[in-house]
Parts: sequence; C-alpha cells; structure tokens
Amino acid sequence: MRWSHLFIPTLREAPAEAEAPSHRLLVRAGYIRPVAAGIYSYLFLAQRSFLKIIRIVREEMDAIGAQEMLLPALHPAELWQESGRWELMGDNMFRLKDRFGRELCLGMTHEEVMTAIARGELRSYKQLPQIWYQIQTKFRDEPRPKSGLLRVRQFLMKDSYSFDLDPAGLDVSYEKHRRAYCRIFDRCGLRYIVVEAHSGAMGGSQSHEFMVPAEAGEDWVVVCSGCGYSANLEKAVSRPSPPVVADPDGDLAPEEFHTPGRKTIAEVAEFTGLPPSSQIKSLVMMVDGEPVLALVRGDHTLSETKFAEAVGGTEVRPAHGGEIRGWFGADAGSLGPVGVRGIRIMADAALRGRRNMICGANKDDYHLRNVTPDEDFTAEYHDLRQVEDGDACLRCGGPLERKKAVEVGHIFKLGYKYSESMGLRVLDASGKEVTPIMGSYGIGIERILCAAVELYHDEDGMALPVPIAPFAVVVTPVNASDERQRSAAEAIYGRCLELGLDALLDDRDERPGVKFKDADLIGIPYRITVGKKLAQGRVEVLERRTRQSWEMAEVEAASWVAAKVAAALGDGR
RNA sequence: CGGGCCGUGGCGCAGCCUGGCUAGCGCGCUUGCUUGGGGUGCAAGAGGUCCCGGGUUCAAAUCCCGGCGGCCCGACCA
Repeated sequence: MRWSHLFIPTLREAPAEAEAPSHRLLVRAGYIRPVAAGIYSYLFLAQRSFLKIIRIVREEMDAIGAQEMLLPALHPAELWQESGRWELMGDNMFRLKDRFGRELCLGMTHEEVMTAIARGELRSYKQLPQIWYQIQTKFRDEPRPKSGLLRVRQFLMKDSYSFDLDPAGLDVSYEKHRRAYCRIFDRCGLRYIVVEAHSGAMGGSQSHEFMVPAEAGEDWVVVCSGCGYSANLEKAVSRPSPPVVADPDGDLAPEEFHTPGRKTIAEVAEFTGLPPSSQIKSLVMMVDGEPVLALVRGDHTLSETKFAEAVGGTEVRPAHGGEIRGWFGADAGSLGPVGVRGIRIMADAALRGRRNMICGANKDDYHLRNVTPDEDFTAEYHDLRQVEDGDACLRCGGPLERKKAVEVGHIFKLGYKYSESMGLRVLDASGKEVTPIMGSYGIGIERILCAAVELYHDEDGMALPVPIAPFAVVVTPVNASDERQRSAAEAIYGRCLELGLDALLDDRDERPGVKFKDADLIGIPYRITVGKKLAQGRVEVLERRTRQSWEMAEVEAASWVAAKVAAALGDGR
C-alpha cells in the first residue's frame, strides 16, 4: 500500500495522560484513538495487527478441532440468573432494559450462552467431546479503566468452551488448549510464562494463566528461578523468611504495656525495638456481615483472595473503623486475638509455633507482649499471606521473585458448575443421564498487541514481531524528488508484493527524517532505504528490532527481506 | 469505594494565585518558495462554546457553588 493514501495519524507528542508504553505508543503511532474512558477506536494499523493476531488464534484453535461460532453480545437476564451470576457479577456487568422493561446485559463472557446451546442440543455421549469457540466483543464495566488497551470496558476476546463426558476427557481438552495457547503466543512472538492461577468468580478446580512480564502489567506473578515454579500472587505459596529476631524462650504470660499513639506495625516496632516479624498483625474482615479476625505476621500481607477461600464466605471485605470499635472496643491500631470471644479467628500458618510475640490489647494505646499462639488464643491455621520477595520456594528452596505481568490468556477447568446449574445432561453408554464436565479458555486479542509493545519498544517507537506487525516491510525512497530513487523504490515495492510480503511504500513527499521517524514509530520490522547508494545500484535494509543494517544490491533487497520474514513467521503460515 | 491531580484550537502547554485591550506560545494543518540520509528553512494563512450550569462583579479563562468528563495511587477484577 502507498503511505500517501493511508490514514496513519502519527503524533509527535503523546497525550499527557498516557503512561504505559503501549498506551503512549499506540496513540502516538496512530493505531488507536480514545472515545471514552476504557473505550477505543481501532484505526487502520491496529485493525491490521488484530486481524493477523486473530488469524493465528483461529488457525491454532481449528488445529485442535475447535469449531468457531459467533454468539450474541446481548444476553437476557434469565440466562445469568440461572447460573447465579446475575447477582455475583454485581456492578462489573453492563445491564440494560429493553423497551418492554425486560432486563438484559452485555456479555462479559459466554459460559451461560454456550451452555444453553449445549443443553438444548447435546443428548448423547457420542456427541462428546465438543470444543466451541468464538472471537467476540466483550463488555465489563471496569471501575477503573487504565493503561490504554490493557484494561478497558470493551474488548475482543477469543473464548472457547469444552464439553466432556468425564474428568479424564476434560484433562485432554485442557491440555489441548494449553498447547494451542503456547503455539499461539509463540507465533505472536511473545515471551511469556504459564502460571498456576486462582479461579475467581469462574468457579472450577484447575486454572493456568499465560503471563507476559511487563512493568505496565496489572497482575503479580511469583516465579522461582531455581525450579521454574510460577504462580499468580493470589495463589502462590512459599516458605516465609525466618523472623528477624528469635522469639524469647520461656512460658511467659501475656503482659499489657502502654503504647501511646503507636498504631501501625512500624510505630510499634520502633517503640519496642523489636522488628515487625515479632508482631502479630490483626485485621478484621467482614464475611457475609460477620466479623472474622485474620492474623498474619507483622511483616506479612494478608491475601484477601486466600482468606476468602479459607473462610468460605461469598462477600468478604475489610471492616470499617466503626464496625471494629463496635466489636472490639478499640481502634484498628490496637487489636489482638487474646481474650476475643465469639469471633472466628483465622491465623496464617507462619504464626504456628511462634512464642512470646507482640500484638494489640484490644484497648486503645495498649499492646501485649509474650503472646503465644495456641496458649493465649486459639485459631484456625491456613495459608493466608501473600508471598514476599525473597521467600523460599516450597519445591526447591530457591528464592522467589515477584513480577508484574500482563495476562494474555487464561484456561480453566470449570467442572460441573454451569452444566449442573443450567441442566445440561446427556445419556451415557448405559443409557443413564450424566452431566458433562466443562472447561473455559480465553485469550485477550488486544492484550497480545499491548504485551508485544511492552516487550519490544524503545524511545523511537515500537518494534513489533513480524507475525503481528501491520506491515512486514516499508520501502523508503530518501529523496522524493529524485526520479531514479522513486522508480527504484517502486520496483522494489512491486517485487515485495510479488513475494507475498505485506509491504508499504512510503511515497510521501516528506523529508527523509520524517519518514524514518514514522517508520520507527509504527514499528515496521524491516525498512528498505533507497538513497544515495542507488548510483552504485545498492540499497540498505534496516532491521527495526536490532537496528542492524545491511547494504546490498537493489535487486536483492526484496527477496532478502522475504527470507527474513519467512523465517520469523516460522512454519505456522 | 478511599486518596491525589487535571479540563484553554488536533497534540503539548502558558495565562488563573493578584478579574480588565482583539486569549498567547511550540508542534501539527493550509498555500507558496526552499530543502532532500534522522521531525529543513522562510513567508503568508486557517483554526478556540477557555468542560457545562449557576452565582459574585461595571467586567470572569481567572473568584465562589454545583455538575460532568479525564488521569494517577490503592481497593476491586471474566
């Protein structure tokens, strides 16, 4: 295509509010334009890139026997009421009413619709297994859209669903997806890790996330450099570092002491001269309207996800100051488990076996020393804390590291949650009714592009992987008024097209600097520069990612780039 | 939902505190000339409900009240 005819509105400066590299660059490079908070228009370049990503996704899904469909984005409330998620999703779901007052919502995901299709049509075990997928616009009423396309209210997603007769079948479908996802992200040129994940509101047993480590990422993952253990922070487990100071020996009785104005762990540590790891942090959580006391070591952080799972409540949140005073008669800065009656106490496993620690006295401005778990109070022990940097890996003892990452894919073993609640049954070989078991698998299309930009950019712009770049090569005559350069560039461009390359000819009457800057910005992997050396029949090929350049004969350039591009596309195409 | 910040031509900003000519600057855009290997130079132009509503005042981009929109941190998160 000829640049002079295209709409590629590049900006010299990015909008002030954009912070994440992918956000700044996608706007600057003319890929996207904001329409409202978390809602974007995808312009020509973005659309080209998405079409390439979608094609890769489609090829790999088809390769595992998945069947593509297209389901509605607009759903009736009844479907979501059946599964119980109409309430569960709360404000995260866009809801609306039609002219007759019927309630509808915009789909955040499609378990309900897919299951509704399956229950009407699947009747025999002979029809299983099935894998159905679609590439569809999804909606989520994000409380806080941010970081450009990384967290938005409307986005593209490939979602697939598997239906199997039994758990062994589900294992097979799950594994097919895991492998397909690896091929998809490999082909898109991403560097990613697969982590164990928490299932969240989806329900289900096993789940893995595909994560691309990047500073702009929204999720935290924990990885072990030793054995390769990796997990989402919500799920990760570790052996905590030992307390900084050993506990005092002896069978000491709790003893109250005055701590005027000392409310935080840090203030109490400073006041007592003992480190946070010698304290018990007491947090009050409201679980379905009832208070529960959660205890972790002073230097640890409560994982609300793990806590919620351990208590088994549906609605879990930190208690408000007023509620705390009502139950404990003290401020949040002076709480502790000693003497607490009628309130469930959950303690992190790292507190088990400790002796003579410090905690609040449930009396403003007083703390207790010599508090020993299981002697001075009793609690249920669970793993309740977040992994900290430097904790030891449970498998190999190596040090764990926390990293920010972008979630590009997520696979779940759903179990029977939807098939059961929505009444999906088939007859098995013995003529008995059985409930199929399901899996659910998602890929964020926009996030693949974002992650690639986060991974591969520099101060000049993006350096996209060949398979997902909007164009593979740009042919740039340096001097627009030089007839010989123009016709040579035309010839090379024509040759690129013949070789099947997605080629762009920068035929704009612009200064060379402008053309070079724009090409760098929009991230075209290869540039063929037709300039002064043309007098000797030579041109220059530049690789965007590495900034390496090669001078070669005019007639060679197109096929040379074609070979590079073919190598980058691998055998997938 | 808690905390912080911001709305002035397409983009980036100044002006506001201390109200007062026709609201400025850089980039971009248009026209002409110029230049031609990293956003060329000169000249002439076009383009603004100063987020919206109300109030104070002789006078509001500027002060006051309310609303809307957006960004960042945290909480939340198929």
